[in-house]
Amino acid sequence: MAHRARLARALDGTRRRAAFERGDARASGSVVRRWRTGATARDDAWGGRGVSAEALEPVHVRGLNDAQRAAVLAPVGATRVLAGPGSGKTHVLIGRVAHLIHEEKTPPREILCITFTNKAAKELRERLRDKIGEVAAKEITAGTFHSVAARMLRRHGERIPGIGRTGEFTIYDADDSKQIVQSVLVNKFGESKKTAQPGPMRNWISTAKSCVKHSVGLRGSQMLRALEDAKKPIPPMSQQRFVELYDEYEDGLRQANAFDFDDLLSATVAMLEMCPDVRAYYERRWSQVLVDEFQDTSTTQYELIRKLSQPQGSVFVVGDADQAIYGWRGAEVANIRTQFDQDFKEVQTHMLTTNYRSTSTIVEAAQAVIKESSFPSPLDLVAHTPGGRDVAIVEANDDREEAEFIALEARKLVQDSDLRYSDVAVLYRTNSQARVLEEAFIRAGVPHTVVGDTSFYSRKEIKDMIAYLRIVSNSSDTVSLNRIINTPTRGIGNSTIEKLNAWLKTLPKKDGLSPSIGDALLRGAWKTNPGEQSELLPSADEMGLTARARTAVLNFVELMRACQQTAMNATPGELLEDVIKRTGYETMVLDADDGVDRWAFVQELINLAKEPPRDVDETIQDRVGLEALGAFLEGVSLLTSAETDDVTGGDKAKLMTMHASKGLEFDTVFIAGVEDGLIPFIRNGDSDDDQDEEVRLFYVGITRAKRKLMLCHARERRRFGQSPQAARRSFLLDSISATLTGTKKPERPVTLHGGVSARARNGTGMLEKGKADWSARVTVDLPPPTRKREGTTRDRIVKSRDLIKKVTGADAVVPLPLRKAQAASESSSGSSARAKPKRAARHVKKSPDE
DNA sequence: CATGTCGTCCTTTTT
DNA sequence: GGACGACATG
Ligand SMILES: Nc1ncnc2c1ncn2[C@@H]1O[C@H](COP(=O)(O)OP(=O)(O)OP(=O)(O)O)[C@@H](O)[C@H]1O
Repeated sequence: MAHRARLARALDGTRRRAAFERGDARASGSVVRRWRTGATARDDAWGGRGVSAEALEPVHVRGLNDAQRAAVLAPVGATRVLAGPGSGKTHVLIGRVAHLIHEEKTPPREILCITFTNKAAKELRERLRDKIGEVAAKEITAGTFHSVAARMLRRHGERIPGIGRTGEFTIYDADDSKQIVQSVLVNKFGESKKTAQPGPMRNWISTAKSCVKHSVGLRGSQMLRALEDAKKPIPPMSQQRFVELYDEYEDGLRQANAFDFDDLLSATVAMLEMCPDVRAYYERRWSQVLVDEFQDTSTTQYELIRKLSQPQGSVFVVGDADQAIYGWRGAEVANIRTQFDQDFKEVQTHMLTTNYRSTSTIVEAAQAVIKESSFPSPLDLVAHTPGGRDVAIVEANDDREEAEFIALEARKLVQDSDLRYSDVAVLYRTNSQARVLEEAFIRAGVPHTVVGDTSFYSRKEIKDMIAYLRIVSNSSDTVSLNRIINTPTRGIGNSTIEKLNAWLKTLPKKDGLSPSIGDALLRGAWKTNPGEQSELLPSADEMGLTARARTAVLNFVELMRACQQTAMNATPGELLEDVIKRTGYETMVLDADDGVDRWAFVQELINLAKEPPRDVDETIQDRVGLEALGAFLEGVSLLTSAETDDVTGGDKAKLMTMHASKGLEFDTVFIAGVEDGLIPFIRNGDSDDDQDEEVRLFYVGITRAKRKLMLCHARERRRFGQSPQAARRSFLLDSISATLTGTKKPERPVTLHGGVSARARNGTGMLEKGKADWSARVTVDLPPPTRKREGTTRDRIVKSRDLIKKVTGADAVVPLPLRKAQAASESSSGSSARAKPKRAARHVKKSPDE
């Protein structure tokens, strides 16, 4: 398999090289000249080396060009590789690891490789297998910043002075954090539930945490200052609130034995700083550190790398400032531009400028876009492959027709060529665009998956199940406990919960904090004299409850205790089944409106939780018990959007945001919604920096395409079920057509009829070689827009249910629509992704630890 | 205490 | 058009 892939690649390379040497470009003269000039200057590797010389080369530099080779072979120390899109940084990273192992004799287990997604880590490991062998590939540590940090914290985090967390800590995502913020605003500051705005506050907290080296021990006022220093100030009227909130928020997390996402990094940095023995351990543990996508590292992440690379300062970072697209969540382009140079000794910089991925036409289009940013990097990208008419700009009447066009075009493309569906990607700016697109793909019967669709894990029933597991693993987890203490309903209503909270405040404090509700109920934190008090709960009087309420609470406590017992030697999946059995959750779900479908999602989770952790790396992970449970939960928490890719495999077109497309490549790429205000995205408070980032994002999107690129826009677009709004094509398209029409055919609008009527229902085929036009207008006949019906979906279903009851006299089960699942099963294609609940992504592979 | 219905908010990108 | 809170009813 791997052999065949390599062979194919080699053949492909040969073909391209031959084409290059013959100069038989399909492109017109100026493009070829440009391409040849660049290529001859930079690609001596191909021309200068004979086959025999190549064959003698060590495996880790075979097939690399001079610049790539130089980077791979760079002396151990601080190395920075500035790599344009498609310039082969993945190859370089892999080559570097192999080089370190083979030539520098670095033990594999001393190598730490930070990737942007856990999926990328897994792929890296797989590709390394060929070069350094199965065992060595397993011994390398590879994962995201967050995964690696979480692993470090689980092992050694307890040692951080005053951290107040145990190794069983829960990882809070943005939603969980928002719950904490909300409860502080409402319960501590007396804001009304309606007016409280936990969202912005949580964002500021997150931004603040990622712009300091670490936040452990810092107070709200210091975080406020950090935001100002980082030139990311928050509105004056919110500052006071922020300062108060921050400290309470931190207390809330500590009380719940939880870290938020930013804490994972922050606490790890603090750990290395404050615990010399831990630092010494990790300095020895990893002697070589490699970081992919370095342009998107935050201050905290940078600091983590700095500390881990001590004492040798052996770091290999790869990135491209032009592809920096995560400034909004604290990434600092300066890290790759200037900071690295300043902080590390004798930095060697290598530049990779030959783009092997895309045709010259696509590269030109990309360059036309990036030159619109204020600080394009000095990299002058040169395409290795000559291009033809590979880029098209297509205007549709509205977003539905745009989607229909893309779906039909994709289908025709695959039918008429040897491309597979998985060679096609549709990129967009916002997740909300996915819906129309997916509907069109379903109608057209085109198999597809929406990458980065986290809806499975945001389903109520899935969150509930996860909450139960989290409490078993970490009973202090307040957010989870509040979520399920009365789900399914068990007689613990709001007033009881309020009374319980009041009771908590009367209990003895620990480290200045009252016990969390879980500590009190499940870990006996109310006991003044644990040895002599064997009851599960104090008397109703002491708790301030009625006898009846106390009984309800006691039942819950006994339930959770029993689950904790089960957990000791059950897989997470078996534990879930036990939870369901004891809680009656199945009945609850099945009784609900769309019960059958929802129950299927729960089943899916159980299956996921039963799977043994794959790629057990060097850590032998028990399949049962609390450690396995913790591993499962951590995997779920640290899922990246890339991992939500459909793991059932199969040949499917990919729909995703441009953000999610980073680092990927596809033969044919559609970008949907290239309109002013959407790409680049504009919101009212945007700075020039924000706009620059939008330009770079489009650049990233464009450079995903290998052979064909279609930039689509609509004349009007519907936003949130509002009435359609007029849309204009993005000015970035003007830059592209200005560049491309210089050497190509002038713009000439063409109206194409796709159509969904029985005969005409097909794509235009305009992507086939030579037919792509620079600019075209399409009209697609659509099925009548979903019939105007009375009332909301829910109303209609309720009505139909009543009707059935009247006629048949029986209760009818008419499931409420599960948007995606049902849409898929309704489509007759059967080839589409989700006739049954979407197969959720597997949990993350564990990276090796000690 | 549980459940159903109505109104109001938000909607960029994600580890 | 969906998620969640407020409010009314059993
Ligand atoms: N020396 C080479 N010769 C031929 N093809 C190459 C060479 N180096 C890389 N490639 C090909 O170029 C394509 C892009 O490589 P890769 O995915 O590593 O790009 P990248 O630098 O990570 O790009 P990006 O920054 O856009 O993610 C791949 O298909 C790869 O096989």
